[in-house]
Amino acid sequence: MPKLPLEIKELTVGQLSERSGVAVSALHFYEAKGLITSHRTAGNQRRYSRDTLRRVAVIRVAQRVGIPLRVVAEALETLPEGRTPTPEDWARLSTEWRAELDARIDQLVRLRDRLSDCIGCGCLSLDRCALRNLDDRLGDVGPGPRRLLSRRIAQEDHYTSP
Amino acid sequence: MPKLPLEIKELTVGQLSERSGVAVSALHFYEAKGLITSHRTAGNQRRYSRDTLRRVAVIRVAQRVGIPLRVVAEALETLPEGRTPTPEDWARLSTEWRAELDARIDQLVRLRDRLSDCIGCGCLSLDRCALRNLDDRLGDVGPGPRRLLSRRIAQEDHYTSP
DNA sequence: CTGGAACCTCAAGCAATATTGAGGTCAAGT
DNA sequence: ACTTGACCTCAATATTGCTTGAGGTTCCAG
Repeated sequence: MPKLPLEIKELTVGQLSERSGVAVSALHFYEAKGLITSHRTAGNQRRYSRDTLRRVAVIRVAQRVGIPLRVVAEALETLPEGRTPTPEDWARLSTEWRAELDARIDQLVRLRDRLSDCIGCGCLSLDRCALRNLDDRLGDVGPGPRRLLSRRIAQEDHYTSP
Repeated sequence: MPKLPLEIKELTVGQLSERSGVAVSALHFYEAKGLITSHRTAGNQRRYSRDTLRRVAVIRVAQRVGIPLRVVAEALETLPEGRTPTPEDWARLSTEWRAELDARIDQLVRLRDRLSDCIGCGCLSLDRCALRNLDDRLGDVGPGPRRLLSRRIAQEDHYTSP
C-alpha cells in the first residue's frame, strides 16, 4: 500500500482533511473561494503549509459563530501575504471573531429575555406581546434572504400602543 | 386608488406581510411548506386568521435560534387543528424554543471560552491549541451536506443525532 | 513494473430559503 | 365602466456551502 509522504513541513490535502476534520471536497472549495492557498508539486498535487491548519480552524470557528465564508475570506485577506502569520496575527483575528461571538450571544440573550416575558404574560394581548413586537423589528431588516448575521434587533422595549 | 379591505377578523396576505415584516413571497412559501394556512375568498384570495400573525412571529423567532423550518413545521403541527391556539398553546411552544435558545447560548458561550483560552495562550502550540481541538471536534459531524444549520450553528448536539 | 490509494479537474447535484418574473385575475374608488 | 393596485399561479433563478461523480493522473511499496 502506498504510504503517505510524511513530510514535516507541508501537508497534502488528505492530511489537512484528516487533521482539520474538514472534507477534502470542502478544502478544495475553500481554496477555490480563496480562503486557503496551496502550491503544487511537480505532479500537480496540492501542498499546504502548516499554518493552513490554523486557517481552517479559524474558518470553522467563524462559521459556528454564523459568519459567512465571504466575510471570513475578507478577514483572512488581512493576514500577511508573504510570511507565516504570527501568533499575534491569529490573536487579532480571534479577537475579531470573539467580538462577533459576544454580539451574537448578547443578541440571543436579549431574545431569550423577551421570550420569557412573553411566556410570563401569557400572550393575552397580541398588540403588546413581546413576540409580536420582536417580529415587527425583524421586518426592518428589509427584503432579501434574512441573514443569520442580522445585527441589532431586539434592543427595544415592549411596544406599548396598538 | 383601491382601498384595502379593512377587515377586523381576517388578514390579506399583504396585511400579514406588513404586520409581520415578512415578505409576501415568504408567506406564500411558508404556506406551501405547511407552516401557516389560509382559506380563500370567492375570488381565490388568501385570508389569514389573526393568530397567523402569532404563528409567523414564532416561526421567525425559531429561525433566529437556528431551528430549520422543517422542525418548526413539526412543532407547529402540535397546535390544535380546529380551534384558535390558546395562550397556553403558544406558551408551550415558546418554552420549547426557549430550551433551544438556552442550549444555543450555552454552546456559544463555551465556544467563546475556548476562543479566549486560545488568545491567551498565543496559539504557540498547535497541538494543544483550543482552536485546533475545537476544530477536530467539528470533524465528528461526518459527511453529508453540511447544512445551513450547521453554519447557522446549533444543531450538532440537538437534532442530528437521534 | 504494477496495483491501488490518493490525487487532479470540472460539472452537476443537493438542500434550505427564499425572490423574481411572466401572464393573468380581482376589487374598489372615481 | 375603467383603472390600478393587490392578488393569483407556476416556473425559474439566486445564494451558500458544500458533495458526488466521471474520467484521468501520480505516487509509492512490493
